[in-house]
Amino acid sequence: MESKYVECARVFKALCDENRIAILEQLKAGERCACVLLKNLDIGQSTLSHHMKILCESGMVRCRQEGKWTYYSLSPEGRERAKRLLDEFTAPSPAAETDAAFAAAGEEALLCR
Amino acid sequence: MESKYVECARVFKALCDENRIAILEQLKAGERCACVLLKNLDIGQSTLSHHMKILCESGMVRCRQEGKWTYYSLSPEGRERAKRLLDEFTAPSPAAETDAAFAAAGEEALLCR
DNA sequence: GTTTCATATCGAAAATTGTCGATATATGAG
DNA sequence: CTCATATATCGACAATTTTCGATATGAAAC
Repeated sequence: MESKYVECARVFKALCDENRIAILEQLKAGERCACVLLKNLDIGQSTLSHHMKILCESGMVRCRQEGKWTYYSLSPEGRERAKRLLDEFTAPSPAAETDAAFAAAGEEALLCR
Repeated sequence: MESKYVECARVFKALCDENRIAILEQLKAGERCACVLLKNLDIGQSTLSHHMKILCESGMVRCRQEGKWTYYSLSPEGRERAKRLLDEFTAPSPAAETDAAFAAAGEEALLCR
């Protein structure tokens, strides 16, 4: 099984390039075809194609063929999954010690942990 | 002003390396010092230091000096900010056309947009 | 003081990612 | 069929990121 770290990294990698963020922002307004996305970006056509592949493989974007056009749109499921992953890896676990708990622990708090 | 894309990219870049995700996962259980984090990872000390710098500069992790140790912990504010950014760039805008709206639009839906 | 330990910083090498131009594929128009 | 258009793929190169080992810093122990 593929590591869950790899899966998580793939999702967030999709969100960590400035051009891809600009693409997502365009898609917020609704479905767009590649040629329209391209007009609003300062990159070549093959580069856009590369970014769209990454966005789709991460699950953040869906694509749909129609004749010679490819239409892209935000994936609500992908967005929910990204949120879940964000929680999964950054929400303190219920059992996590609080600062207060450590303060109360006295010397214990000085141990390297 | 720094581009909002740059800021957004910096936050998600923090989350797109497998070692950094493993570090965040350790921090879920509570504050940890670098030497403890290091024991559970398969990387060198200087590499860990590099990753911690990225995590801190992204705002996802806080650090605190105590004698010769550095303690790291998850930043609740950083987590909230990441969630907000995720929403900001992936939540469909209220005005976004729905699939249904397009279907109703008939031929209009065939235009390249 | 010197030594030891924890961490940060530096510089270089390795790995990954982003970019481009050229070309391939596939659809529709004429 | 031929041509034009939209997009994908390929190979090369550039830029960025990850990694390491060596060294620097700084705090506590001796």
